[in-house]
Amino acid sequence: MPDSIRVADIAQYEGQEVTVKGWVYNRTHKGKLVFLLVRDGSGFVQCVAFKDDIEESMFDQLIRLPQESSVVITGSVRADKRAPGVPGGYEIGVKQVEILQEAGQEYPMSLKEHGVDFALDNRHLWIRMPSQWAILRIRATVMSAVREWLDTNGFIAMDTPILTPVAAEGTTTLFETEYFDEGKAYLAQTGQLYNEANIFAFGKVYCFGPTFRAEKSKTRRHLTEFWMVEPEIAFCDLDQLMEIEEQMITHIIQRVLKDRSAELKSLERDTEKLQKIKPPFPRISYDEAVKTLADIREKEMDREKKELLDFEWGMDFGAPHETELMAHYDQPLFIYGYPTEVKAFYMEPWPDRPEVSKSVDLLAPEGYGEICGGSERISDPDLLLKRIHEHDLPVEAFKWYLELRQFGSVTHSGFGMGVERVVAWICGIEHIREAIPFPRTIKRVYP
RNA sequence: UCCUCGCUAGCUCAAUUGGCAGAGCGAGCGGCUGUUAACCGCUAGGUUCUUGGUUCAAGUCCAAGGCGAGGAGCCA
Repeated sequence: MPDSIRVADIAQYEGQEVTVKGWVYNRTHKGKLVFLLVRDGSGFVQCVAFKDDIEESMFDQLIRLPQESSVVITGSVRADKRAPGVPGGYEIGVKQVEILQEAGQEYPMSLKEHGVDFALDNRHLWIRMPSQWAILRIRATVMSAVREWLDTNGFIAMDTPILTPVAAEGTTTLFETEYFDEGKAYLAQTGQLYNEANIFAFGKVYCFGPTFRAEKSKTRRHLTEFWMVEPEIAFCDLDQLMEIEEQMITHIIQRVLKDRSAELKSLERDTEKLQKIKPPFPRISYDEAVKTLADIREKEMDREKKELLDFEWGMDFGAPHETELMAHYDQPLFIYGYPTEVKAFYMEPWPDRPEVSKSVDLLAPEGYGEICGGSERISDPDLLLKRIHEHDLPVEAFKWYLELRQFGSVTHSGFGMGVERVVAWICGIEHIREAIPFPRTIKRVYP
């Protein structure tokens, strides 16, 4: 028997005496009884102390014990439908409390609502709150599910460098740093090019780590530092890529539903919408999406909204377009075959339609937008060189990348999935800054 | 870079046409045997983001600046 139990496992200990080590999340007292809501990292449990059951001096201490004090509580577990908490439904009848530290009285994160700025300034404390705790536990499960699915489906984890000499898509949106006598280095915005080298050694690979974008994007869907998993597969075309994406996403959803139902419930997430997610996901071409948008726009009576939906073939979709398109789907939606011009230089052109690329975005339902972006890569060395010239990229820096196409070039594809966007969708939260422990945005590098 | 909005007690917010600076939570004290962000009573708590201007009078109107949020563009 361990010296203490985890709150998450409390149901196993009904009727037994247990010890819990944790922190006082909330305290309320009612004359001769006091309720302590205690969190231990694995969950939240209500502890009830009656004045007659414990020493009087201890009871007097408990009724004024500040929020966040660290405690070791011993008592007996009983089922009680009234007991709040995560998972909830059980409480501890307190027999003994050891106060490790009485917290200071100036704890800033009171239980009432807080503004965005204040909450973010106190992110180091905010993560203790049930909502943030639940989101970040789900994030951990999402990341675990990603690795689990890839590892059991023949993918090899192959880490790509974070310090890189050149950008895959130009250097304007990269964080720059001095690199000894070698000139500038940049924080990676993707591991894709290195992944492409890796597939010729390992077949199916993925990298999974932080990526950095110095874009001045100030929206609820953007961070300057975010986590991305990027699978890359040899002998794989665009159709096969979409199958991989939908299988992986479905596995993630299933894992979270199975292992984090208490957290989803505490976030009041409508899990029925998640339970519905099943492959195959609907697939439409960019051309079809443009046509659908035109129809929607035609029927729209509101002039302002109509203007917002203005669109011509060749443009990339904005947020209003994505929202309108997704209004008709309760599954994630693949949109494939974007115009070559709006996409990156390395994408394979559509056979007999060079103005279209073999690219695909995956849009999440409920307005969460693009969660995956991928494509079939150019396998012809001459075409790739031509594209590098057209995009004014430094050929010398891409020498090794071009060589990949000279020694056993094959059809290959890959995609990137933004972890925080997926977590935000699964949790049903407004902003992706809550989907990472310490968010980095254009206006914030503290704490 | 552009557009829109905001800044008042530790926190979340109110303050009518320009006319005495307010509430809830949090903190302190007291009460209560089933609370769920408990409740009830009392107490303390203010450079209204900054600077300048208009006015008998500015939280409120004007100008400049600062900080933040949402969105556009760009993207996962």
